[in-house]
Amino acid sequence: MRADATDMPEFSPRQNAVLEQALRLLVEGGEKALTTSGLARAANCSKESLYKWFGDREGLLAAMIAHQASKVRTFERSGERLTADLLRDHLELFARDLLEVLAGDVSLALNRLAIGQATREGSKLGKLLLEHGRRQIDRRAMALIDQGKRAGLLRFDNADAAYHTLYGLIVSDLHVRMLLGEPGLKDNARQAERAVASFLTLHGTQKQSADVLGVSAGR
Amino acid sequence: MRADATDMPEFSPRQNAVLEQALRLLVEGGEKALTTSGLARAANCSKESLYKWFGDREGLLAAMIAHQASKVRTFERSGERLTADLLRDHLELFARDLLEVLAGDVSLALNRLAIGQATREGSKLGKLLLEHGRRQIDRRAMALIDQGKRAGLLRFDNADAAYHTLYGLIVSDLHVRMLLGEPGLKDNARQAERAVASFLTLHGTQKQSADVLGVSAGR
DNA sequence: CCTTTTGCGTACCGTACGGTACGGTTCTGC
DNA sequence: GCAGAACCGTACCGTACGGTACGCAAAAGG
Repeated sequence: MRADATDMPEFSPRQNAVLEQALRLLVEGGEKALTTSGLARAANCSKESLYKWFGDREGLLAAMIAHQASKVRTFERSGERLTADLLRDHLELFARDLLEVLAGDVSLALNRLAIGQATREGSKLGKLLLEHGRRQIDRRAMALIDQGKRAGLLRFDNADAAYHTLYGLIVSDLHVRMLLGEPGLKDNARQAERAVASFLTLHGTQKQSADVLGVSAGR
Repeated sequence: MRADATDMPEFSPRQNAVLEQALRLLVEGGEKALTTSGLARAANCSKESLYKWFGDREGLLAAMIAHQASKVRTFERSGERLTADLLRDHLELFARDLLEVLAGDVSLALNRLAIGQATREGSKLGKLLLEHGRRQIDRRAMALIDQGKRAGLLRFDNADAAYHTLYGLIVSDLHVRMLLGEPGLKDNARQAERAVASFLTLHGTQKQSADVLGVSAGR
């Protein structure tokens, strides 16, 4: 879904280039590397222009989040008749995409930035990040499991709870670990398989083979 | 397990009081509120003493993590014969404790601090936080599910994978959301129940009633 | 062709930080 | 009771940040 040009200001190509440099600096050196002087130098623009375009530093950070979110568009692939195998495939694709997004350099850097700013009373940046970065992926997953339920392939009372279960099975504590600087998984696909298998065991309507779950061998 | 006095320096009462003030400042105002001058003022000590005791700012942060970890000791309650109900109770208690710890002000503030410092190449603080803060709780859970397996109440091939499943079911994306400034759960106990019920459905050897899972109603 | 706007580069300002130095005071060991 | 260490309060230093001001080049527009 394309953002409405009215409520969500898009930026000029020049400004987008500057925001791209800002993201690069942030990814490479963390928050302390993202200074107005440094950005002006890296992007070949003046500090005055930065303040004219983005207001202040927080405005710049918000613009960076909006810019990054505008790049990650998720396609709504709906309509086709769901089978059990198809549902599993789509769930695994979602899981792999989710893991890949969360492990991305820019995603990690922006999350670190927003978390570093946050306090007990909440954070403007945190809200922005959750809304812009998460809504897309949440919608995709919710649409998928809702479709699965309508097709009689999934059963649950609360779609939100079911989605959170799926999310937890996929991500576990991996996101926080990566935010803290640990390396990601060696094999996202395997983790995706295991998570979806578990999810289908919990909320699927058909018997699961469970061989990927590692519980069939008995020992 | 008490830390060995040789490799892990404990601090004097005076230093612990200073570290306590440092944690208070960090919790109340985030990283930017934790300045050497501010801490010296709040703790009625001199900046010179701070540098003498902790070396530099990073040393202070590390000391804060060690200090906080030394307060959260988990008791190893082992030995008793496990039944299915007892296992479920212990798992739910673990889940509630985990949620409570993660939602704690000090835990959130320290995680925000370490994450804010982290870069792509990793973070000294992040490593410290994972080792000190996580090892305790990990050991407790691993011991518990291992005991459950030996008692024939749980089945899994990989204890680590099973634990990560349990962790994901309990926490989902709640930790990151709280780190970003969102409020916690209204009812940790209910979440703990649901997570443990799911976990037992996946890895338990007995049929689960599943009424708390919200999948029995059929609709 | 001339004017107006836009934006670059640089210099500048106030502030606040991490870290150090020093004089005076309290605590400690003998 | 006294010498020495530990420590407090404060002043100080260099630096680097966010944000502003200005001079000048280049593009836009009529």
